[in-house]
Amino acid sequence: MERDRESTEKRLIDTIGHMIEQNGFEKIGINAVSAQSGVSKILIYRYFGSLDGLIMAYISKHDFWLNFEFDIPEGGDALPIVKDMFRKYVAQLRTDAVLRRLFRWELTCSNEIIGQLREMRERAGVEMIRRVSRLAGRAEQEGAVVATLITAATTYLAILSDACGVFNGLDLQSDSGWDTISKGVENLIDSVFAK
Amino acid sequence: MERDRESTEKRLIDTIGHMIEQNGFEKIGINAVSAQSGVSKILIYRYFGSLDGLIMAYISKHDFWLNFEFDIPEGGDALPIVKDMFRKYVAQLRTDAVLRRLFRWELTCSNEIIGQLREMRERAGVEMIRRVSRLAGRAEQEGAVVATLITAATTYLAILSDACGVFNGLDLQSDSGWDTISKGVENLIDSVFAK
DNA sequence: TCTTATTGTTACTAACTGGTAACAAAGATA
DNA sequence: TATCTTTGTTACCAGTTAGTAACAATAAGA
Repeated sequence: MERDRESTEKRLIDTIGHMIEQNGFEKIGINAVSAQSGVSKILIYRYFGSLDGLIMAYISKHDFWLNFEFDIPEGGDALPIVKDMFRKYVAQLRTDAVLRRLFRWELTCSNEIIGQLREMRERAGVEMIRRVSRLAGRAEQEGAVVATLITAATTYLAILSDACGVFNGLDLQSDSGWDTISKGVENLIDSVFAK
Repeated sequence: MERDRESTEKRLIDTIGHMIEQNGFEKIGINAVSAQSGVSKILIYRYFGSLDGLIMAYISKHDFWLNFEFDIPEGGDALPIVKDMFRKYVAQLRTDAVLRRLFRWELTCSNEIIGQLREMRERAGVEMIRRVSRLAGRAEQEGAVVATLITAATTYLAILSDACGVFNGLDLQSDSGWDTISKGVENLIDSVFAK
């Protein structure tokens, strides 16, 4: 008995972070969190209201969307900026296992937490597409479709990489495989811009 | 008591089909299947060995991969063939809820069933890429990357459409939204082929 | 010092999980 | 008729789930 609420809360948040990283959000139970952290589960209810509250607290600390707030310049060449954006997106996906778990969770479940995150991401995404499309001198919808296809493809492959090593002969778990994918994305962007 | 094994098995397979269509593979329990079908759960063990056996039996009857066995001609214009392929793929994804559930399941779970299906799909995918790349006179790896990106993107968006209505401003639940996506895919193919 | 709020432990509930044993009813075979 | 196999029902098991009640220990404030 330490009688230190702050460190107890931290212990819970750290524990659920590890659990999410390893097995994802889908199968987390409050008993398992309690057992693994060594904290009585009733304290989860007291301090966070519910398991969802604890998850929300963890997500709030683990800020996923900072890297998305690019500062798109008003003028200049759009091509390298767009390429750079997706290269960074892929890097973040490959690095951050929790981000992959979060996108996976979004596919199988609907709740308060996911709804909020979706709203944030949607706003940021639409705004970014608006700016980049203007910079590139293209119609907004054209930009939206291309951005959506590339984002969806890389997100899917990143999620899949945790469960499956190879897809259409591409190695999803090696740097060289992802290099091939990233170069494919850049070629795609080149082709679209050249048109 | 009907004493008719065949119809009992059919009832179980039908029931699990409905359950998969509605809620996916992830949360199916043998008790729920038993209750919803009105068949004692012990009969599931007797007739199918396990819940996985029942799922496998259902999947075997619901043949997903027939449409994938395109007969790619040896000569001719590759462009309309490729476009047609992806248009059909999108149509199947949008039509078949169980197929979407299956792809979703593949992202969150690894087991015998998924392993087998993956192997089949991988073989078919690589073979198709080989043929189409030859037809188009392109390097196999270039074709593999483009095909992978388009397949991954459309699959992801189709899965997402069951949980989320809008993505980057695109309506994932309406025909017009998917028309936009499909036309984006065709533009992408045009751009790549034009290069 | 007495009271009160906070932090934490233990033990419990009711509902549900996958899995099985024991039994009954029907049909086939000898 | 007597026996054996198949089909099906009922009731149970041990383990796990989310959630709570009751209580102990510590600290802060009056």
